Amino acid sequence: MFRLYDTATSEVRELALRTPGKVGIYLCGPTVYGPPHLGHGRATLVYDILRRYLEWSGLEVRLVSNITDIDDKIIDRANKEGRPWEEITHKCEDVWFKAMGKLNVQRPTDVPHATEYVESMVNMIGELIGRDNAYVTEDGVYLNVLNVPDYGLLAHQSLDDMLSGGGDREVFGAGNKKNPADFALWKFSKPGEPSWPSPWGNGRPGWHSECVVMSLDILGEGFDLHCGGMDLKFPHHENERAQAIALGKTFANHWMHNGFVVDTEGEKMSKSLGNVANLLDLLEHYDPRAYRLVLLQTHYRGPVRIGQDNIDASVNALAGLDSFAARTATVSQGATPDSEVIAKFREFMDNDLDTSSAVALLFETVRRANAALDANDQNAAPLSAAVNEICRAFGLDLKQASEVPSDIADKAAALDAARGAKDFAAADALRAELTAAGWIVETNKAGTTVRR
RNA sequence: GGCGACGUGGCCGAGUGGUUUAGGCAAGGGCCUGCAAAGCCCUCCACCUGGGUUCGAUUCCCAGCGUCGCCUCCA
Repeated sequence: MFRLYDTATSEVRELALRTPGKVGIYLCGPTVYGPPHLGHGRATLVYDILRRYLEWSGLEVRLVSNITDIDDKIIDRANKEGRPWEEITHKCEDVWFKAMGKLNVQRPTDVPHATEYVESMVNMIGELIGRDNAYVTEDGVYLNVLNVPDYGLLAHQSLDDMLSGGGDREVFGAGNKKNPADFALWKFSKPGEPSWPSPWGNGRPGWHSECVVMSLDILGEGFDLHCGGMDLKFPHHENERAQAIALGKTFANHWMHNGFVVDTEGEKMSKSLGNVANLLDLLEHYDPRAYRLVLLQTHYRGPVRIGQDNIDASVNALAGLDSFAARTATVSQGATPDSEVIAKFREFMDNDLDTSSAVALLFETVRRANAALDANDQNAAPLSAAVNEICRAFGLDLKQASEVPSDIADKAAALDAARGAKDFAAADALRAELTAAGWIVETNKAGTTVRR
């Protein structure tokens, strides 16, 4: 039974499925106006790990993750750079999926774009007005939050408490709203801005409207799980839910939120602050698997600092895993994974995605398999098969034995020959040559193997 | 001001009311090796402070200190 922390109820509880064997997940995707940062990387990795695990468990996963291609920030950038906004969104989306590919994040099953759903949003807003839960003002259409009885469910705060604090920020359209907490469903456009027709005037949808419409359209009412970063909890997710409730519909059954990537001072890294660390830089300079491994070693709800030190530590740990994979490639082939290990793995993962314990189990199993291999013990096969199985569920691709060009293979053979003839000077020279050419040289009783 | 999270060994980072332990990285010693590498074994280093509950607390409760997040831009 898969149990997961639910932000709405503040407890770890079973992820109840609307349809047995199938999971419908909605993940708030990126606003495409700039390069992805480390936080985006974390969110997508966390949910990729979730998705892969659920699929590994035998569930059919439908993961919907949108692209927000209508937004003030996109318009601002287009104006500033004198470019068509579509050019920016297309370019950014392309960069996004390339980066996700490098991270080995599987493409969501559905990738709806806000621009494809404007008409549906207009229809929904019309319905909200018809139900008297939304109203038109000089600058747009707003949802009347007071009509949503349990508003604040995700924020875990009453409307009064929410409004009492914060304070010093500018509230969009404050002057026109019935209640300061009301939020924009539709914003009338200024000349030159992208706009779509609506019965109330040309304009564009508010950010919170696209996700309700797309999630309900694709996944339907009462879908299983809604995910996103901690910062989306309020107002974004709260407001998505508010619209669904105001429509008289049931929304997500379970809410999952991941923690932030923080800087050395423990402060959140994001676009809002100036301290963005670019995901593309990380991907360029390090093995992308290292980021996944760092995240696997921490709990998804806690903060994580991404620095040279822990990325390096993971790079080194991966070297050990790759070495193991190369060593056991033939041993594990066709073997049934050790059932005890797999059962434990499942137990950890089912407990609110306790990946750090699962990773500890992975390394322990690697050690046991290596020891078994050294001792010529038959357990080596099922243990190494279990390691492969866990890595597969994690989306952690280990480097299998690499293709070795014939001249390199010849040198490795010559190295063994030299060792056999006790010509150690020649052997050392050959090893130095191979190492200089970027090969990892490993010699044991069976002989010398090389890999990259 | 409201709501919430966190404070663990050289670093990263789990977890637990009590005999022996997460795990990774780093460091030291050993086995293996012609020497290495890889691997294996061993060692080192710990739970913010002050109270309380308890036979016993790093773990539960209270207070304090510190750090961080959200309170309508944000993964």
